[in-house]
Amino acid sequence: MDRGARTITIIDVAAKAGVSVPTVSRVLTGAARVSEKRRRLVLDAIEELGFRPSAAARMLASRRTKAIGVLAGDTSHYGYAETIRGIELAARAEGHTVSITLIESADEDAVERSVALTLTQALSGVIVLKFDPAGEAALERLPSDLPVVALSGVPSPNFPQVLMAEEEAAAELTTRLLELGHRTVHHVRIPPGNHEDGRTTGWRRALTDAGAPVPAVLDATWEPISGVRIGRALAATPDMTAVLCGNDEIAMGVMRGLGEMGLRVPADVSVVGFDDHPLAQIWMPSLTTARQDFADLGARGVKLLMQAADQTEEVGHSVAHPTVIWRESAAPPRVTSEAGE
Amino acid sequence: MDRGARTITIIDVAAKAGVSVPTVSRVLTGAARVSEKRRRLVLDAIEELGFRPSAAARMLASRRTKAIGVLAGDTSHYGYAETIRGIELAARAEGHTVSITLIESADEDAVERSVALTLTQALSGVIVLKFDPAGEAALERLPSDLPVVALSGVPSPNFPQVLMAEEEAAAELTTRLLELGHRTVHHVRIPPGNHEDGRTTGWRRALTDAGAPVPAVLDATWEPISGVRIGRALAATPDMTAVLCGNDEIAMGVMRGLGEMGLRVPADVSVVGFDDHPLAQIWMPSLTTARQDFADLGARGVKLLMQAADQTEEVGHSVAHPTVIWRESAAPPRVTSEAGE
DNA sequence: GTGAAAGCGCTAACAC
DNA sequence: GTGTTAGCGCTTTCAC
Repeated sequence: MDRGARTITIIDVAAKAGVSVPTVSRVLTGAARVSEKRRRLVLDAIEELGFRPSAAARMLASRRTKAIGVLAGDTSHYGYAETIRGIELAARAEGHTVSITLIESADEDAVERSVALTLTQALSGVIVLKFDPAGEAALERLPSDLPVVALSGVPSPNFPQVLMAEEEAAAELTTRLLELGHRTVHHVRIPPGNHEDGRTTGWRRALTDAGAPVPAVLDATWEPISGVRIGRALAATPDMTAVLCGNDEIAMGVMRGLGEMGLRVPADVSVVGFDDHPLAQIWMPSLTTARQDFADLGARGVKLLMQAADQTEEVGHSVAHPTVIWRESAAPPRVTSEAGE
Repeated sequence: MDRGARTITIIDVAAKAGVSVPTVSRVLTGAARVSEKRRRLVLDAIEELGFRPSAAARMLASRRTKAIGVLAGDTSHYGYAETIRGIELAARAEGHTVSITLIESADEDAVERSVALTLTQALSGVIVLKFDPAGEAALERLPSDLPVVALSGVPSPNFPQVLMAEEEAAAELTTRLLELGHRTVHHVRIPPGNHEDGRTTGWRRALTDAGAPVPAVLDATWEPISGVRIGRALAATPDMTAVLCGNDEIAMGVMRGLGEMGLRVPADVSVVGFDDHPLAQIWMPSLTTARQDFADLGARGVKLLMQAADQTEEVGHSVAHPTVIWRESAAPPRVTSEAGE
């Protein structure tokens, strides 16, 4: 791109300003005081020359980096995108840039390729969105000499992490549904990783604690359309009056599936989701859900990463708590069941 | 982070493999052939030492970079996130990393800060999501010696760009609504930039061409909730039977607003959106819209940027065409209007 | 093919 | 405060 037009370097600036190279460096970094007179001279020279310091040279000489990497199994769906936004916001506030690598699947090759690409960069650390199997796999392949933080709904013993307390929120949602008079609550699960997700665990625990029957878990994909199929199937299930879905998008799919079979929400069936997707309150009926502050999650991740990168000390964990939001999609069952207290 | 534990360099690898430093470099870059024997030696040494070459040193010495920057006024909403995903996918296929900077507003300071941060990095080029005023402002602040590509619905004369042909799609949507028998079509617009967006232009043109009255444009924000308010207001508008919304999320908001006032879609009012949001086909009723392939948009942007960075030649433009998808939310008006042809 | 020598554009000691 | 001297860890000539 600069055929002929040689790049402007710090040497050119020093020459133009009539000072030494380190002096220019000093006004650039602010590492040492420079007399106001020379400072102006340097600034003017930079301005006139349109000089931009070489990031590569700065990193090499200073051995410091201001970039954080993000590894994620998805970047476009709501929770992921919003988490990444939170990371970017917090990182930028610290003067760090954010470099994103998508992991296309949990397949060994795919994970390896994405991790390898991430590692080609000069990074001060990496945040892994451990929301899915791809993220889990990536976390294990990262070298141990690099600061790493995991963002996850499931504990990761070996890494600093921000834990999303999904289990308790799922339990709360389930319990309140039971208290409303539902005999049990069905669960449509998002794709699981190596461990059962907190949403499923919390749901099962709440059911068991209440002595309610535990229906078989139904598996959705990340695509809302998978919820539609499941909703249609659920409509044919006897005694089905309440459904807890792994996320709001699946819940919307399930509602559509139920609707296609002539069932109404919440009159015939209560449906609750998870995350508080921006469209959850717009949906008709508006969706009862457990709000997750993904942007905050990302910001916490950055904070943890900065700690991990700065100090030699052990880095703490951080826990984010979802908030249950009650909306139109959940109500008492229409027909009072014979099993009262 | 390496207190005491000195970083492993190419010198260590060369020593361990019993070859010279340039030879290690050659197997790293593949720039020149190395005998199979030494090649193995080097690879083994790299493996055993866990050596990762310094990105900073490589960039500095080679004067080449494999990173592209993305500047966007939003990163979390569907069209943006999906475009960024497309950029990442295409960039990764070329061995490039992707660094994202959010521009929080079109405010001069905010734009300046984001652009400046982007420019601190060693980038081979920048892709600007020129979907909004923030993106437009950023585009103008980028230095001219850096390869830049704009992704936009409005032509940017001075930059290589991928143009989204929104105008024709909006016109098609509007025309088909008129053909269905609607007397006119109302328009709820997404936040405009310096120029009128193609969606609004296409809508107006179609109306004018058909001799239909042109109602006042209604302004939404990017938040779907703003559509709800507008939907409620529209419900009180006489003779209102069709609405074209600037995007699907606004359309969903408008549908909710109409619904709250007792109007049904499409029986009382037809509502169409733009983009084909993943939930558009799940919504009840499913949403008629103009599908935009944002991932492809991002991929095209990368392709253009590679051209701009590689060659001294003039870089071509690229045009992406939305596809109209007819779904349940649009239908003929219930009451045949008195004004026929 | 392979090694020696010379930088890439900065920052970090170190004197003054 | 400011300049001088050394690198940072690689890639790139250039000989051989």
